[in-house]
Amino acid sequence: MDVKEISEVIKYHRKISGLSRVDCAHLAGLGKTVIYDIEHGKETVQLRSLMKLLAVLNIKIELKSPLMKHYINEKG
Amino acid sequence: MDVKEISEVIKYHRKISGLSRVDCAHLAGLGKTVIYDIEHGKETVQLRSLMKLLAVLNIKIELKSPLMKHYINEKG
DNA sequence: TCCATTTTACTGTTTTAACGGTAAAAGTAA
DNA sequence: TTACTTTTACCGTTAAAACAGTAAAATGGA
Repeated sequence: MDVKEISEVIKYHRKISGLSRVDCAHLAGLGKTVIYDIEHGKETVQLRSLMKLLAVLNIKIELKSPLMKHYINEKG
Repeated sequence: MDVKEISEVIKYHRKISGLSRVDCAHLAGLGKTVIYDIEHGKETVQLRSLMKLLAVLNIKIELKSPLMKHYINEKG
C-alpha cells in the first residue's frame, strides 16, 4: 500500500464518519492544511500527523514482510 | 502498531539484512540521521523517509479498520 | 588484547513543512 | 434560485526536520 492509497482510505473513512476536514483537524490536534495534504497523498507530511489522523479515524497500521513471522517469534 | 513498534520492526529487518544505517541511508537516498531517528521512534520524521526505508527493507504497510472491507468492496 | 566498524549523540546550517488566513470553487439543501 | 457548508488552493510567517560533520562510545572479530 503506497501513500496514495493510504490517502484514499483516509478520505473514505472521514467521509463515512461524517466529518469535515476541519472537524478532523480539531479532533487530531492538527491544522486543516495537513488533513488536506494527507488526503492528497503528500509524502512530506510528518509521520506524527498521519498517526494522529489515523487514530481519530480508528485505522490501524500493520507491517508485512517475509521476515515478520520471525520477528514476532523472537519478540514473543 | 505504534511508531515505536514500527521502529523495532525496521531495526530488526535491517539487522537481519546485514546492513548498517549508512548502508540503508544510501540505498534509500536518505541521510544517516533519519535512519537513526526512525529506529528510535521519532514521530516527526517525514512519511516519505519512512516509506523509502520500508521499501529498501521490503516491508509493506497495510491499514486495518472495521470499515476496510466496505472500502475494498466499493473500490473493487 | 588490538583494530575496524557501527552506533550514539550532538552541532550548525539549510531546507521545508505546519499553520492560520483568505478567497474562489464546488457541493448541498431549502 | 438563494444560502450555507465544504473543499480547493494559494500565501507569508514561524517552527522544526533533514542533513553532513564530528567525535565518543559501543560492538564485534582476529
